[in-house]
Amino acid sequence: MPRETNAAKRERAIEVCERLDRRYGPVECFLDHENPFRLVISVLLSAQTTDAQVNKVTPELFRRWPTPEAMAGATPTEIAEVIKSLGFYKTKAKHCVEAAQMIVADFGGHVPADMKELVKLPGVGRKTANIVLNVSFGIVEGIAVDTHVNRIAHRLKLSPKTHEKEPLKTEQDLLKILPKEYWRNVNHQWIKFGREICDARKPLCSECPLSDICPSVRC
DNA sequence: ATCCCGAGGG
DNA sequence: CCCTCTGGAT
Repeated sequence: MPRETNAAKRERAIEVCERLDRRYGPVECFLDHENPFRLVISVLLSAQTTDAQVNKVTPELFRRWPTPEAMAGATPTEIAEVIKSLGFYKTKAKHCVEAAQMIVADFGGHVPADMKELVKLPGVGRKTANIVLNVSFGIVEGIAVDTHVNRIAHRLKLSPKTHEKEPLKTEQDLLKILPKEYWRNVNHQWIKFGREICDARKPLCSECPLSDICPSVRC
């Protein structure tokens, strides 16, 4: 089998984006994004859990600590009690407090609209920063590659198998083959597709609108 | 058993 | 690359 050309990959990637865009249209953020601070905290909490689980705890979390200033004064222990139903709750509780403290101390109480500064916040990596930049500030300089986007990119063979466990490299692969106009919608539309059709354990290939162009289809 | 809108440290 | 952190849903 000759290796596929980048042009062929690009063509498939664009087709994926256009079909999913027609299917889902504009998709709103599933997490609390009332303001940038709440979005940072919500996305930080969403690691290895579902957005539904996050949405269960954030009302109480933001009722008790509504602002960076308030959360900067909380202890990790009291945050942990509120978010205990989420995975990694001890680490996340610490990150909430430390990120809030850094927002207050280093950024004047405002979440920075800048990739380099966002990833300085404890618990915030490129994936979270991409979401915040996109949703809160309308800045698109990357694609948030979470477990869904990663899985779909690899099933469609838009990223080499060697990058399957390295979402940062998967992101670079997608940025290379996809024209920038498509970046904005990838995360939310692909997540929706991933939950509805391209499920990790039981993909519904027989109902999939991409089955004719998917190298991994198993009808 | 496996996955869920990951990040940090080695 | 690896591992750890972690509970809930399926």
